[in-house]
Amino acid sequence: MTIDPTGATDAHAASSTPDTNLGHGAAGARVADRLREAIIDGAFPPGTRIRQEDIASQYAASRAPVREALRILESEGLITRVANAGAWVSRLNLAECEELYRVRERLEPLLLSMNVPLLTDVDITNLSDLAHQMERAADVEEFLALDRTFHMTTYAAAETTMLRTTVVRLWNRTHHYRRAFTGAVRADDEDTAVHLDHHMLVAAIRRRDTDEAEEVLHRHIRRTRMGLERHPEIFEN
Amino acid sequence: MTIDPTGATDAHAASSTPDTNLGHGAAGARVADRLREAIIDGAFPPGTRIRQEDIASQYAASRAPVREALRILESEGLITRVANAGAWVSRLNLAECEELYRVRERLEPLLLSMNVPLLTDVDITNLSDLAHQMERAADVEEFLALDRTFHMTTYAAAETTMLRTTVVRLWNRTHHYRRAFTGAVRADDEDTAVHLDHHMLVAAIRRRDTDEAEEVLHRHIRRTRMGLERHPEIFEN
DNA sequence: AAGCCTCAAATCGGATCCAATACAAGCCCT
DNA sequence: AGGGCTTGTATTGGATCCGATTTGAGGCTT
Repeated sequence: MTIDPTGATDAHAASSTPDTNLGHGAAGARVADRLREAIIDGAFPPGTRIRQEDIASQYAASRAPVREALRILESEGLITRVANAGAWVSRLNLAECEELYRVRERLEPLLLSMNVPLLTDVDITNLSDLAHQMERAADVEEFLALDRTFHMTTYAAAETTMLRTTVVRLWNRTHHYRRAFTGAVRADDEDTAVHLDHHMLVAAIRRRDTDEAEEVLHRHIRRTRMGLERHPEIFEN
Repeated sequence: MTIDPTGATDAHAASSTPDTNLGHGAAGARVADRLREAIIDGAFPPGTRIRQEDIASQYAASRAPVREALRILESEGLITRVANAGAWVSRLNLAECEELYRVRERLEPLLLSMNVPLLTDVDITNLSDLAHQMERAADVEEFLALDRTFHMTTYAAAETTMLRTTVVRLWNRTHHYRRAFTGAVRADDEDTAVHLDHHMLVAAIRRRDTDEAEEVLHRHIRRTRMGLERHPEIFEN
């Protein structure tokens, strides 16, 4: 994995390449990477106020790179800034989250279709393993991590300038709500469909059936979107 | 028009709302707006080096807001920065441009579908007028402006958090190449299809036939993409 | 008692200053 | 004579300082 210089990727979520952000001229990106990871991991839930001075001292930097980091994360949609007032971790309402999911429904099948011909047999074996591990995942956090790795593996083969970056950012923006949703739904049987989808997806990829893979993924995402609509309480407060 | 606070829109192309960027705490956005417009208008073609000091003195600002502007435009994909080296107006090769067009093929029909039910009869009359004006457009620049207004009118009715912004940015990134392409093709008869598409689109919208509108738009964009593939010389140098 | 206004502290944005890096020209060496 | 290294200059990145704006608290008025 480790993909792209425009601000978001890695198996986990973040970083503009794992250790390019070390020398001079990268403090902003470094801070952005750490902050992004903290937000996605849930350390700063939506609505949290982000004060420049706090972040600066916490990450041993001056306010200048922190401000750069905030602008980076703003452009990724993870935080919301208002002039002379401050920055907050972005909060989504149900309609906004639905919009992001509708975009994902269109973009991810495209990205997948560009990858199906390029995935190796090793990749496919890994995907199959991941699909099985997910069924046995102990808790929500483990499931989310496996799910992310599964789909990102599915997207990692093709060279893209911006499509993969865009998709990763969509995942990042919705991660908090996916966590809440998964927690609310895990017991239900709507979650068995998720695993069926994953296995169907692996099978379609193995057969190099791009069209079916696209359709399965589209339905997969759409089902989650419709699940969200049945759990509006996630977006309350 | 005038739509959105996240970095790109307006009938023309730019601006985070027409004059919000005046007071304190908006110098960066103001510079970004002007620079974005200059790039789109062709004043700075792809590959042009952008020096912070130049922009600062040219726009009567200090280097700090210029750097913010550069980061904004980088996040929009309009310029490319490399640490300790500088910033250049982004250049696309054929493959990258194709990728952006494939993304547009998927996203714009979605955005359109959200707008078809909301467009007013006045909007539709305007669209019809624009479609006719385009057929009589005197030069490439006028055609491009009308085309942009036409499609943006088509997208302006629905409230979206990020989809419209995304689409506008895709337009901005490809504008230079659309200009070159239109110039190269205007005489050909592949350009009559463009006008037929526009009229079919207006008719479908008038009938509130969302599905047909989506299909027409999809083919419209795909045809341009395939046209680009026949003119690789646009991307040489 | 509730709402509005005033005032002050906290925080953000912008300008300037200094350090670090990259690019280029010139020199030396082979 | 050509290529690689070194040094110098231009440009960017980061830190600090200062001015502008917001917001919260307290008191006053109605």
